[in-house]
Amino acid sequence: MPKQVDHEERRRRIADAVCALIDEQGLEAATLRDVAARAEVSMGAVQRCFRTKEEMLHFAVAHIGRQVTERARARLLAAPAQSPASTVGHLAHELALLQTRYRAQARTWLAFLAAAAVHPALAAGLRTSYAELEALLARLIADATEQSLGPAADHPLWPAPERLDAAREARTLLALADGLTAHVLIGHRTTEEAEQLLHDHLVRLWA
Amino acid sequence: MPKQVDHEERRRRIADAVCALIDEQGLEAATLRDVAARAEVSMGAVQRCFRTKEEMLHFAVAHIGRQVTERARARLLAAPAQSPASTVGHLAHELALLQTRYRAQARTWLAFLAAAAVHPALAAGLRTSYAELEALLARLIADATEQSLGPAADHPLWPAPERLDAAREARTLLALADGLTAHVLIGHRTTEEAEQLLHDHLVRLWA
DNA sequence: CCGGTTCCGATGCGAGCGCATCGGAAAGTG
DNA sequence: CACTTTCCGATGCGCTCGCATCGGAACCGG
Repeated sequence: MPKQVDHEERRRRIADAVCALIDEQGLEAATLRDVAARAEVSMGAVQRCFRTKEEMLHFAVAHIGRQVTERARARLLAAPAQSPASTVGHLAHELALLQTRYRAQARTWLAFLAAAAVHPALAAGLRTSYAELEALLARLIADATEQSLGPAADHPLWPAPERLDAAREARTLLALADGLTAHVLIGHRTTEEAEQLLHDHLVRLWA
Repeated sequence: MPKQVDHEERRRRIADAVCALIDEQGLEAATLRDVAARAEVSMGAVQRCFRTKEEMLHFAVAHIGRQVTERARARLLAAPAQSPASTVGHLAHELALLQTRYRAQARTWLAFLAAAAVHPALAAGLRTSYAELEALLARLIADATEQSLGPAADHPLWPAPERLDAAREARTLLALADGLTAHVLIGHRTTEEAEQLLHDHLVRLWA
């Protein structure tokens, strides 16, 4: 068995280069040559890792999706002490990729989002991430309402306290976060405004 | 003065071709050659109408922006009889570009949105449209709350009925609509789900 | 030490891109 | 009708793209 540079490691390295280029100059800037240069590997190496450019982009989508979902999961496990409600808040803020240090991810994500509207193969990768994030949010919201309302207690005087539909709220929250992110990226909102709007939405949610 | 084919007319024709191509195959498919073919003009004509490709795209952004905002304004003027609240609902639905016949506009819009995150010149055009739509929505929401709560009546028993911040709600609604549209386009939501979520959001807004 | 296999980086190729250029058609003027 | 001016469509150019190819380096068993 001949020498073997860890292929998976290299793939991730290339995917990072793809994302960096997309962040800086858009999707069409992610050419094989520039990606190879950015990843500091030869162009042939890129071609060996991925049979075609489309396959490379497909992997990059999954790659950035993993980064986001894993960060979300980590955030969840790291803060079990907080109230579920505030955890939802923090998570939503993180999903919205509003913080400056996630600006690059946000731009990349948006680029893939637009591309996915035309190339179904990319859409599949994005949907996977969205489904996972949504499930995470829904579970968290369900926990939060459970806790704030008490477990399945039918109050006699206030019989139908409009128990939240967790799935519905998770979907709405996710869409709102995406929309706000996009508006921030094109400069139609400041980060602060977006954060405020997201916060207000959550406040009303718990009310 | 020699012959003169209406330039403005031609520009709009070309912009339509640009949008059609973007809808079908994405932004990078809008090459000068293909645009010219689709618009059924010569390539030279395109170059004379727009000095550079970037200028063409810039015009196309403004073009589609005008289409959306004008449709919104028309919707407003055509239905002054309805309650402002339901007008907001209809308008939001239309802004979300959820209906099948606006799918093409939605895809084009999303493509420009992603491009604008990288090319500031395009972002300016989008921001103009967003600002207008947002103002429209805000005014409408203000009217609706005015009507439902009565004009500036401070009720003695229910002193602070949480009068809506129209600007805030307009911003949230716009972002939500955009996010939902994107999710529908990549197949993460069905049109029906998105409509339902939008509807639910509005219901809670008026409550 | 060596032949064979496996992997690698560089180069070549055809296609398509945006843009510049050019010859000729159309319209106005004496 | 001849000349000038204005506009138009077609072609050419330089470049970059994704992908295929190839000679050589690295590593193995014997």
